[in-house]
Order: sequence, then structure tokens, then C-alpha cells
Amino acid sequence: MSQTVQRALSIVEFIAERPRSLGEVAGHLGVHRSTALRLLHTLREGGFARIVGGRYTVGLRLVALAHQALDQLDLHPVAHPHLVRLADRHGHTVHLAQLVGDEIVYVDKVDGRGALRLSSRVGRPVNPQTSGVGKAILAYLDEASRERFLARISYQAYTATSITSPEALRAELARTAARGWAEDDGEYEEVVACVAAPVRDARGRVVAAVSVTAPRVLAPLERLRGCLPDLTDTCAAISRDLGWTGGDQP
Amino acid sequence: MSQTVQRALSIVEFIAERPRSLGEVAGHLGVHRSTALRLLHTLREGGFARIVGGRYTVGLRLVALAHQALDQLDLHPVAHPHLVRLADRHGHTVHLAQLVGDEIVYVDKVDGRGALRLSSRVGRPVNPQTSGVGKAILAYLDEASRERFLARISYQAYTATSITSPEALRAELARTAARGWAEDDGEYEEVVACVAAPVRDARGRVVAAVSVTAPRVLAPLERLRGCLPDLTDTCAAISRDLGWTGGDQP
DNA sequence: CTCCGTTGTTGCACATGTTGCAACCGCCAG
DNA sequence: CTGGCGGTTGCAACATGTGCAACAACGGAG
Repeated sequence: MSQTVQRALSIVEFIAERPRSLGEVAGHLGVHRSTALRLLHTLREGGFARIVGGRYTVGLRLVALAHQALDQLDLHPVAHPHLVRLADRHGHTVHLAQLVGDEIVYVDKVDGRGALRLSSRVGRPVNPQTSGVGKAILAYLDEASRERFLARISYQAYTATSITSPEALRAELARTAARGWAEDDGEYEEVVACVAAPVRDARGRVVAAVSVTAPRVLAPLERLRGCLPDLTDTCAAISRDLGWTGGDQP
Repeated sequence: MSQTVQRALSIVEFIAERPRSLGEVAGHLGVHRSTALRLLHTLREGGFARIVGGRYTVGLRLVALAHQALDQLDLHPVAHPHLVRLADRHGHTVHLAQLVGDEIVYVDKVDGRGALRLSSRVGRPVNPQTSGVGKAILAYLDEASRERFLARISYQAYTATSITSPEALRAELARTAARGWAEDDGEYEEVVACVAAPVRDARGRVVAAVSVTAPRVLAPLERLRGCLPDLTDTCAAISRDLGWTGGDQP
């Protein structure tokens, strides 16, 4: 493991929070100012950091690489037009989460029309047990993979409706599989609800999910359930674009 | 300058192109496989790389940091809803480019409805002399800044309509300033045209520009000019959201 | 205007972290 | 079964990264 590279990556994380001075970076890393300066120079030269008003912030080359990486996921460019239309028809925020390796992450987000913004962020992991997209993916994993996920979950009680045990989550996933869609009824943030449905790849495996999400004051769960026919049609269309040929709903 | 960090960043650039094996990474850097392996392990641990099917590709943590960085730009979250609506009304791709330090970069892009995709990419620099957004920003820079930009441009003739001299560019920028908008008539890619207008910050300085862009087969320049009232209104709205209070068009 | 403290920067000696090597393991094709 | 290839690891050598001391610039207080 490379200590120098770890330091550099740690700097990038630190300056992404908000612009930072050289001294703050040196303090954060616990190194001499001259060490921090050299690391920052190298990050700047590579486009991963830049200086604005005497403070260091993230460089635009990193942003370009991130977009390049998203385009490589295959799913994002295929799904994005569908998500935009779905968000447009319902006026609510739409998320796409994908199973990437052994975690589920948000890979796209299309904002709804309202002024309220949801805190989810592309690139970040999903809470698999509280989020609609997490449950919509977990419900269709093979048992061994699913149990590995369940074993890693902390079952924290974020709100009164959070799922707090593996048994309760298994029951919820069984319900999800039976009806073909998942929901989040304020289980992570009390004021947010969503419905979600799975997306299949060419071989019929569930690799992603899409959700329609809104603050409950604007759209309680019952109202979001009204989006389900359109949502599951959208997921079927994305699945077909990925080469899935199954006739029934994904 | 840190050689080890340079190597790590070079690895991230290399694997962002497409997934790469350990041997390819070692060959690209000119180092031993064990050296490349240690660097990749550190990048993986920091979330900047991951393994898929025995090959290394970009990690999702980098994607999350990029979105965080874009949110820090102040402009992107403010402008994005306006861009989405503008793209929706016209059905064409909309770009937002921002003056960041001493370069102009694409910071947002909302795809149009057609199947054709434009090659522009968020995070990447703009060609200031061929692109509408580049010209819309350059036209309003103070003379010293503008001349610095003009001095750095290579004036390559990408197409028959490219601007190929500083004099021609100065004339074009004067026209842009006089009429309040810029255009790209296939100057970088012959098949693409656009119109663009400037965005001002709270102090009235032009800090960004928005363009409506389309393949010429779908929307020749004359047709895109029809979008100009809506485009300049949108830029005025974004400018007001940034605190600009000038009464006339930006 | 002067002085002091803070921040950013640089040259250099040296400590240490990085590096390549050799060997190993697993896999696959012949 | 064998050989080649790719991924991995322990270790000694050495090349690089590091902290230190000193310097310059800047801003604020007196």
C-alpha cells in the first residue's frame, strides 16, 4: 500500500468538502506544509486540484474522468433518456442505482420539478435495506449474494419505519419479489417516499433499479404507487434496450 | 513534484479510457508489475479504481467526488433546472460552460430528444474560438484577459468555417458583443451548429454561457437562431438567480 | 509607517517508503 | 502433463519523499 498515494487521495477527499488552505491540508494529513505543498502541486499538475482565491479545490480533470467512467458503465447512457422522460411525466425525482461489484450505487439522478432537493448523490452507495432501489435489486439476487448483503447491513433505525432486522428485511424482499416492485416509506429520511422497480440485463439478471422519489408532503406513498405502471414500463424498456427479451415485467 | 502520485493519477487517466489489465497498466507506466499492483491497490482502497472481470476501471468514489465538486461551483445547481427546461422546450442539447480560473470548461450538458449524441463532455475544456459558449464568454472578458486567451489559442482549421487568426476572432467577438449572442456554424465539427448567450454573476461579470446545440441536419443555424429570445431570457434568469440585477439583457 | 505573526515556498540532508527482483501460485492452452 | 502468462508477495537496495530551517510576502495591529 502506498502511503504517498493514500495521502494524495485523502487530500482530494478533503478539498472536495470545501476549498481548503495549504495549512488546513497539512494539518488534516498530519504532515509538514512543504510535504502538503508538493502533493498539491502534483495533484494540480494532473488536474485533480486547482487553486481559487488562495485555497485548494477539486480540479476539473477529475470531473471529466468521472463522466467518462459513467459512460463506461454501459447502463447510464442507455437509461438516461428513459429517466428524463419518466421524471418529466411525473414531476418527481428519478434515481437509477446499479449493482456494481458487491455494492449498489446511485449512477444517475434526474431532479423533479419542485424546489425541494433530495440528498442522494450520484456515485454514492445506496442503503440497501431502506431504499426502494436497494430492495428492488436485493429481492432478485441469488440467495448467496443476497445473504452476503444482509450480513453486511447494520440495520440502524434511521426512522420509525426503518427495517431493523434481517428477518424483517427478508420478509420485505419476499413481498417485493412477489409484486415486482419496492417501496421506501420514509425508512431513511422520514420526509421522503419512493417506489422502485428492477432493471434486467440481456441475460435476465437484475443489475439495476429505477425509483420515483418525492418528499411526502408533495406525494405520499399512495400517490407514488400511481406511478407504478409507468415506472415498470420504463424499467422494461430500459431492460429491452439492454438486450433483455423476457415477455413479462422485469 | 511527486513521481508516485503522478503515476497514480496517470493510472486513473489510463483506466478511464477503458478497463485495463495489470500488465497493460505496468506497460503504460513503464514500471514493474509489482509496482503497478501496489499503486492499483491503493487506488482501489481509496475508491478511485475497482476491478471488474480481472480488469481495472475507475472507481465510483471518484464519480461521487466529481458531483460534489460540481455542486461546489455554485453555478451548476443554480443553472441546471433552467437548462433542463430550455432543452425540453427546444428538444436540442443544451450546454453550460463556465470560466474557471483561466480556462473555459463544460460544467453541464442536458441532452436533446434526438438519437444523435454530441461529443462534448462535462469537465472538459471548451475550444474558445470555435464554440458558441467560448465566444460568448470571451466577448465580455476584460481586454487583458481576452488577449491572454487569444495568445494561447492554436487557431487550427478544424473545418472550412473555423476561425484561423486572432484578427478574425477579434472581429467575431466584436460582433458577438454587439448583438449579445454567439454562434458556431460547424466551426469545430462540420455537422454541428449552435447559438450561445452569456451568463452574468452578481457583479455583472460574464462568468459562463449557455448554448443550444444540434446537428445541422436537424436544425441548421437559421433554425437555432429562432431559439435566441428564449435562450437569452434563460441566461437572464440564471444571471438573476446568481444575484445579477441589471435590467437589460446579459 | 513599522513590526509581528502567519502562510506559502524552496534547498538540502537524510530517513524511509518505493521499487524491482526472484520466486511462487493459479489458470489455461497445447 | 508441461509451459507460458498473469497476478502476487517478501525482501534488500536505493531512489524518492520528507521535515527542517530559512526566506519572502502579506495582512493586521499598534
